[in-house]
Amino acid sequence: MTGPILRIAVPSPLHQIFDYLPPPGCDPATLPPGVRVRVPFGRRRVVGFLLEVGADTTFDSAALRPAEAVLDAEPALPAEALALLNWAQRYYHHPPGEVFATALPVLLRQGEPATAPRIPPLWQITPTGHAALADPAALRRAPAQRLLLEHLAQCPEGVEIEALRPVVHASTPTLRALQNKGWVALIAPLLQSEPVAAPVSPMQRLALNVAQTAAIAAVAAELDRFGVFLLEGVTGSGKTEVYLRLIETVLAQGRQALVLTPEIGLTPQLLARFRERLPGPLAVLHSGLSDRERLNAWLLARNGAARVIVGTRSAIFAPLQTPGLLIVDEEHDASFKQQDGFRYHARDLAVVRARQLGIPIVLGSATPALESINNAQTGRYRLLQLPERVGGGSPPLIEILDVRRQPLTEGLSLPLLARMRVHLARDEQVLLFLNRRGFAPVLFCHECGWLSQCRHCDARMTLHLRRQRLICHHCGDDRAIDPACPVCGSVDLRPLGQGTERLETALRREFPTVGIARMDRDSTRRRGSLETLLTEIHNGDCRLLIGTQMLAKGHHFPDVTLVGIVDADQGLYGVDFRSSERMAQLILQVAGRAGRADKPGTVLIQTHHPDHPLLRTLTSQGYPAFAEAALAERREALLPPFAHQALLRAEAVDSKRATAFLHAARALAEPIADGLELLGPAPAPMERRAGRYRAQLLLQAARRQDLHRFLDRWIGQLWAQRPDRAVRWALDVDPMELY
DNA sequence: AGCACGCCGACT
DNA sequence: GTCGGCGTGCTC
Repeated sequence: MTGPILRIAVPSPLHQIFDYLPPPGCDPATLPPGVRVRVPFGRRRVVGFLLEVGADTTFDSAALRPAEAVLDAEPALPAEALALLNWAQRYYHHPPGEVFATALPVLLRQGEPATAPRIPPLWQITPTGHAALADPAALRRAPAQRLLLEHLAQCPEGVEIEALRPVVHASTPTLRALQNKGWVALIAPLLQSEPVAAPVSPMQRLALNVAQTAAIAAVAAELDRFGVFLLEGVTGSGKTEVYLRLIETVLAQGRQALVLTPEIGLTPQLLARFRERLPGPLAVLHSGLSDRERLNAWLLARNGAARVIVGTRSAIFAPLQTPGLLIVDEEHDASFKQQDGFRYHARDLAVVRARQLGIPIVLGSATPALESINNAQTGRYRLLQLPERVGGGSPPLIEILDVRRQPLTEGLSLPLLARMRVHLARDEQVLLFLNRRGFAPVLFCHECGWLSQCRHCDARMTLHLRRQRLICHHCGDDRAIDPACPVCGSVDLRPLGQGTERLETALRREFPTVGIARMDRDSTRRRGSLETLLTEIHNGDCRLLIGTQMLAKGHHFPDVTLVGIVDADQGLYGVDFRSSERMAQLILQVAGRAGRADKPGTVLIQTHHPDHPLLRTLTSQGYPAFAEAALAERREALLPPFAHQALLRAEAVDSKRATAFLHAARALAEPIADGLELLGPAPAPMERRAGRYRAQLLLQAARRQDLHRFLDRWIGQLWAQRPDRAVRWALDVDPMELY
């Protein structure tokens, strides 16, 4: 028996889609793919996603159940976004139900109707407000109100409240006060479905240098076809201005632009700049939103009210009405790769989406991923370079500090301390980078050698002195600091190694009169504390900055003239073949925080491996030379991007069961693994984590096509084998971390 | 993943 | 006697 059959992606971890009969009284011919459908699933009712209406089923047709209701009149996702998801599902071999669920905001996943989004109203200065501004006596005792009113006077079109927050800290009560005087008023926003010109005064648009002009021209000449542009520009070379000009061009055509940024890159400063320069509501998608806010921003993107969409990783799936341009800022950033569940890479998917749409995509970075550099060299990407810093200024000078056999005070060598004193004495700022939070990475017993081992992981618990806890950074387990050694009872327990907290304590002793700011996940946990810290840094209250990679991204500190990389060694010989690439990118990113035109910066790198060839190349010849050398090593070793990888990970409480699963998977693979290399099963670099044993099987192929042809067959077979339920397994295509 | 069924241990 | 432990099976 045949008839119209609905193929539904049901939210479940199953590697299959499910067939349903159309709901009673529904004409399936009118059903477009992409509508949400409520269906019975086992004993539950769930919200599924219609992928297609088929003519028949391979399932027992008598057992088919009818869907209950269709939840959307129009597809929840446009055809173009559906095409991307279909591609991503096949490429990453992830269960379809989960793939399609991740593309929808939580509220839509729960079956909520997709109503028209609320467009944020605009605040505008009134004629009486203008009059008040002309009177110097008015608002003399209310500087915040005056500031706000002056700002609004510059924006005749009106301003969203979100855009006023950076102007005046407590903008809501200030606006309220001005509104009560009748000097400002709320207006309904115009719906901008027509092409829009940027309402900016020429003053706000920075003058372009030759390289910026050329980069903009190159992309603008190809707005109607697919092309990948790798925009390589050192920090301060004006990448953001290039983005803004290109976005303006696209908006003038009545099209939308989607901008992806790393998690930490999505700062209030960046958003303020976008709001100031670009017309209409901005749709912002990041993890800090409530479900309701996220849905609203998503719907603004879908119906086209928002012309510009800025978001982190998952925004790559945002629905667009008239897409014209994709931008991925800091394209090398690891946060674009999802590290659990559906392990997609947003930058790679952005390239696919641009290709499907036939529009250009700009990948921007000061330190592009080796993959991207290789793509530029082979001609798949077009390289656009911004070699100069805007407003001149020389790049920071990078020096290697050999700390072998040197006395170290709390991890700092004497030459570094001496240089810090020089810069601090000149009233300049100094930044110390240490990618390890907490006081010390381990507590140990001087008597018997006991280490603060985590009960659930193959890792040591980090000492957090301020919070008086031992915390495992891998599973989050947390316990009181042992007063004495649990093995021998000695009270001579000592912290071993350096963390940012310890560095801060030591520096307060060393520089008692200097204000010190520490920026890491611990010191910025409280809402608003990051802003407070940034203010203290920018107004000069704090001149010594300590931080983890959080400090390397998004913020610029123009008065910093000295940067110290406290410990470069962890990155040089890391377990992962990508660790030197990441270290180089991090060093340059931190270096980029320092200096400006009139005050060039210096970067000092402390290391026990001053002759490390890649480190030498990086410091003496810069990133492009480093990348060249690193790529040569990769080519030699047949590692990505000269090979393509997939990693099958398995974990179980019982290590034997995880390994047994991988052995079975390997046995299945061997007869069909043409053109592939199988490595493993091997224990994960950190074998035990959160109480579970982890092992992995690495698959590698010289040709991507061979890998994917294999995966298509293998994952199906693996799934059909009904593997041990005690084993949690997942495939990671193009893994970024081999553990 | 949920959710139910099912078969064995310590409690109102 | 039953409440509930988690093994196993199923979801169109």
